[in-house]
Amino acid sequence: MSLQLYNTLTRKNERLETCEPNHVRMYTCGPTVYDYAHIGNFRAYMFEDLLRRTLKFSGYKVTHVMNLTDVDDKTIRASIEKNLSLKEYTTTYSQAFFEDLHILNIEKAEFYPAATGHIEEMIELISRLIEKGYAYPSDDGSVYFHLSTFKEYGKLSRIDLSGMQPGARVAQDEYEKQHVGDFALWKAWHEEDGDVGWDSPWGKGRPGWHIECSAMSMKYLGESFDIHTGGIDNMFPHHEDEIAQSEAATGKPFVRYWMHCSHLVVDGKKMSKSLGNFYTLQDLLDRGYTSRELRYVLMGTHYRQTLNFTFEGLEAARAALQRIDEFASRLKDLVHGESASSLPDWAQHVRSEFSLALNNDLNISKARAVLFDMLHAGHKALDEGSVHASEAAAVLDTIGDLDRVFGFLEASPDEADSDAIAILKAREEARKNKDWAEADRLRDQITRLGWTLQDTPKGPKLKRK
RNA sequence: GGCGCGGUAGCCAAGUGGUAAGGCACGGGUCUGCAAAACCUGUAUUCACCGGUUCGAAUCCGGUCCGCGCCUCCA
Repeated sequence: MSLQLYNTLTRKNERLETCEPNHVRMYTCGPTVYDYAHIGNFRAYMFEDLLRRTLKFSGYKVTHVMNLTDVDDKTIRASIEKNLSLKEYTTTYSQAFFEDLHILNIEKAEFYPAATGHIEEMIELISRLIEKGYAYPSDDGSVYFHLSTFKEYGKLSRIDLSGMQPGARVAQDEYEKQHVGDFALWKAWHEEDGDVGWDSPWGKGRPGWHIECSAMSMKYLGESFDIHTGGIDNMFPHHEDEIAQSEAATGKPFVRYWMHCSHLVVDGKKMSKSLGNFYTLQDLLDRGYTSRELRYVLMGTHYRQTLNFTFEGLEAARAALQRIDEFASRLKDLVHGESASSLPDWAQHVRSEFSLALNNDLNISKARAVLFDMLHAGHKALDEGSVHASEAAAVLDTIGDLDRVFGFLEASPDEADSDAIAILKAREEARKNKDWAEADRLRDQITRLGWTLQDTPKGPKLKRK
């Protein structure tokens, strides 16, 4: 079965058919680098990682572009407050962003264009829109997109424009546009912008938000490409505006498949600083959780389903991952350098079932169930002693295969702990003498050092708690 | 008000017409010096509620209640 993805544009699952055979070109709305990213942001980036990895797993070549918005109201305001140049200010957060992606084992995109590096392309695109009559400059030197000229506006979000009334927010708009729905392509320089501004045919100013995605996606992916993703909140107006600008300028369909992921909530509520349920990756690391555990949690729910983040869920992730590690560790103990042969019966269909689950609009829950079913059958076979070394090697290969998509199966090796090992030796001595009280006392000590001790037929084993 | 999503065991979560996956937690058992891990086993006669269609519905239709998101720059 081929890969089926839910397309927001049609509100249906559709079979993926790329512009170029076996090559997916995709664009993802990235962060505005004005602050550290929070786990809600990472939910979206994790979804995109899942998509990217699934595409590659299915054999596609992927060209993936994620933009960095490094100029907007927030970055300008904050940089001025901190007395830093815009560049200095945003660099801190873009670097932090990349570090977080790395820590979360999110694969790198092929391109990370920054808005400030593509002002020329945006000006060029805006000029094209003005020439074609889709945009107009206002008296103050801003440029707006003329909404009423783009008849298909609203086709993505299915919004009814007639219901859009000039409300309080619109009235506060400081810019001069002809119609309330018109959106800014170029914003004229204002005093609050400090030294941030670029020369343009319409005077000094800066690009609007939407235009950067159109300009940069076209530069790296062409005027029509396959997949565009983002958080569901970006659907309107951002993606709607992108479609309008791009299709008006080129006269071609912009994107084939639009994919949107739902939000993450914490304990059932929208994450907000005032509720005290706002977390960055670092916050969780500081509390002793691992990025791997967070990755597991963020991949716990279908991407179009609201994800309820809880610390209980993080604990459950830890336990589940331990079970996975236990299995891999048992297999590794068996292999002894033996090379992989055919898979045992119980692992025979894992890969195809896994693939089938993913093909159904990235059904990660089902994919995980496939993994755990294998774990269960495999543990049982290991208990019975019916697994050969070469089979164990083959199963490990399969796990490695699945991990190309999951990205959380591989455990970081437990580093040797000389204190724990010393106590372990003493305990073995006590056990030999059947001094159980002493042995138990020493085991408690090891436990306090953060290790779990398992006595196996082949001797004691230490595992990180 | 408009548009959209959802309500499945203590928690998380698949299943969208054929008789309730999976994970965590919990109870009993096997193994063990005791544990741990693993295995076996038990936990939803039922899928928010009320009607309807159907041989058959968690799944389709209508209604009700509840939760959430978006509605001009928040992933």
